Amino acid sequence: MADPTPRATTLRDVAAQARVSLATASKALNDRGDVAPATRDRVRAAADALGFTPNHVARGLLAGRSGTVGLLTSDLEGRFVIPILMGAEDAFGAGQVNVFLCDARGDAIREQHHLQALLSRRVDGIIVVGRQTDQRPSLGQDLPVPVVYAYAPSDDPHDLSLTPDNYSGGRLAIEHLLSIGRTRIAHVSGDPAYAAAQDRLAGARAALDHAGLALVGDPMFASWTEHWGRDATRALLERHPDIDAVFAGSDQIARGVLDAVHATGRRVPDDVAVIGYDNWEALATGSTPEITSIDAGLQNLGRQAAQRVFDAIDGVDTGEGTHHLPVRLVIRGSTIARR
Amino acid sequence: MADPTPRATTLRDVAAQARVSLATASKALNDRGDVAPATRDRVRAAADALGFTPNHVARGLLAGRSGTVGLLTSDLEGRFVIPILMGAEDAFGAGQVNVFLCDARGDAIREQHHLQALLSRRVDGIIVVGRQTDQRPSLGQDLPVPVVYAYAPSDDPHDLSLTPDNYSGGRLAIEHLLSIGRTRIAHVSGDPAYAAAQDRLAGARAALDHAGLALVGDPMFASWTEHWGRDATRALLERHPDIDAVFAGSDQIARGVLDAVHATGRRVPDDVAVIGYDNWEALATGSTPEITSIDAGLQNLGRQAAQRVFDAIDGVDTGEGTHHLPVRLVIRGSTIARR
DNA sequence: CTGTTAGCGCATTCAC
DNA sequence: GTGAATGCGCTAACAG
Repeated sequence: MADPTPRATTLRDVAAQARVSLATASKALNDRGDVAPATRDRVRAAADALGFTPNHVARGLLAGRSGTVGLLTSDLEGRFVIPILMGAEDAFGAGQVNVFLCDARGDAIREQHHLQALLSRRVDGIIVVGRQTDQRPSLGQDLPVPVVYAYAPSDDPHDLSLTPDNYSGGRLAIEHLLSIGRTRIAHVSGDPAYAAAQDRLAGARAALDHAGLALVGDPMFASWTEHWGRDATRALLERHPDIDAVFAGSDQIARGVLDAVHATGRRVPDDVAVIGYDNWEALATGSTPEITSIDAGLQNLGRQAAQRVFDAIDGVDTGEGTHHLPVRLVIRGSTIARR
Repeated sequence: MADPTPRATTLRDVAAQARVSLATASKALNDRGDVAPATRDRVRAAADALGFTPNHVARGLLAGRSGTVGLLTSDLEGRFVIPILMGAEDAFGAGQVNVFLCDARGDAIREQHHLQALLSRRVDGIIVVGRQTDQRPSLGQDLPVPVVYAYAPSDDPHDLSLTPDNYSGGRLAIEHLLSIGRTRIAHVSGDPAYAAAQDRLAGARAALDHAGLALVGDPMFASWTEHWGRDATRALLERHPDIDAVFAGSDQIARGVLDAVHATGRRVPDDVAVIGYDNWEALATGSTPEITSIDAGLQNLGRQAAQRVFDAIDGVDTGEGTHHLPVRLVIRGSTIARR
């Protein structure tokens, strides 16, 4: 363990060592104003010798900007939050900005507490990352810093929200199945209370409609688990043995679907094509065949959110309302056989 | 989007509104010194009315402590980092501390860059979270703040490192298999270059030794994937059809093992028991049967790391060297059949 | 070119 | 009890 508190060297120390004034030292180190090359070098040398690290906090106090951003999430565990967080960290990390991470554990009280903490730290902006694509309560309009909502949109249309386009995702999935000649398509999804489940279904139906088709049987809803995928598919194949494709509401469900289809002796994708959702690599690429899926582009979503916060901080009008970001089809062996 | 920069209200505003001096306002709000109850209430009221949020930054500048901690990770994507991060955030979040999250993306340059940023933000301490349990380069001894290494231990024995006890994990896994009467046990693991793979194997061998047994065949190493688990197990069952248990180096591998075992018509756990590692819920509880696994207690590890940083900040001697934290067996259907 | 002065927002002496 | 003064570390005006 390092020796505690050797007391960090300050600009004053550097100035003294270089035998110049505080101001000159400051200018020399920041290339501000005109400083004689000789003295500039002397100051630099002194700073190096003393291992000087400028105090960003003091600088922020003066500038009125902390150069920090708060990331307020409700569910770190959730695997949707992480890519978004990465994208944001990525966009910020490139510059002079650092990220405060706060996990409210889905608790409103805790969230309010963290919000206060972030404000007292004088963050320049806040990104709120939800765990579902359902609407979440707004933090309010009277905050002293710009706020962007990612994944879970705010319920206040005056806020700026970025969320993946689940409707298009559903459409894309079906269009892909149609494009490989499938027409008897069933849908097994997760918890029907999720906006994600409903939006994807709506997109799917629109695509089928457009082709003059309809889902085989009713869409099956329960939970976002492999077990449900298996159970649902077993029942499905009994009632509708003639289906030639299943659109699964998540990759976990798709894994279950795959299992159940295989268990009946059918082949994937030859007899039944399967498409999942989320493009969760560990799951989608672990099965045989690997699972075609819809990627919500979460890392990009995080980057975009960060960019919007940047812009807002710089006074750029970033608009309002909920923006639906594009999703992407990732084709694997469960819909198109590989050599 | 909120109105930009209404300029946060300061203590001066509150003091003016309450018609007292700055000093009195400060005391009133912090219960410091003797303030007349009447004026105290007046100040409080003014603060409320103006929506005053004390500037934690300015306070930190004065106190010489920022009340922040840096979390330096090399791989946010990795699922081992997240629980640790949660544990740390948990331990810190309870108090007055906020966490700066930095992801170096496994790049040393980037890491150095982030380290400088954290120091310039005057964090009170740093937790370094690695992505593997292999040793990683030390940040050095001459840092002005305490550093604790989590998951990946530092290569400098003078640093304090917290890492899961993989050796005990391997032992635990085998002891469990022995306890359910298995004696012909094989081992399928991941990349042999990982310390985790070697440590778990060593623990497993120790337990077998102690029982006067040995692994069936050579341990099989390649990658931490389902595909490898399947391929390895197929080969394994051909060469050693009499095995009654497989210790898989990860839950992903265990999933593959399960598949391959089932494919030969054997039943799990009746014919072959399977135990995984990591207790990755999504994977371990998605299969049939669900997978018994070793949980590394990462969230606890994160909490401990945070606690150590706390202690070190408070001047408590937190010791040095690498500490191996206990792991836990989580029993599921792949080793003991459920009704 | 360099140094002096004045704060950023706050908590802490110390007089009154 | 209260308030004026001092300073945390730094930068932005100025004056020299």
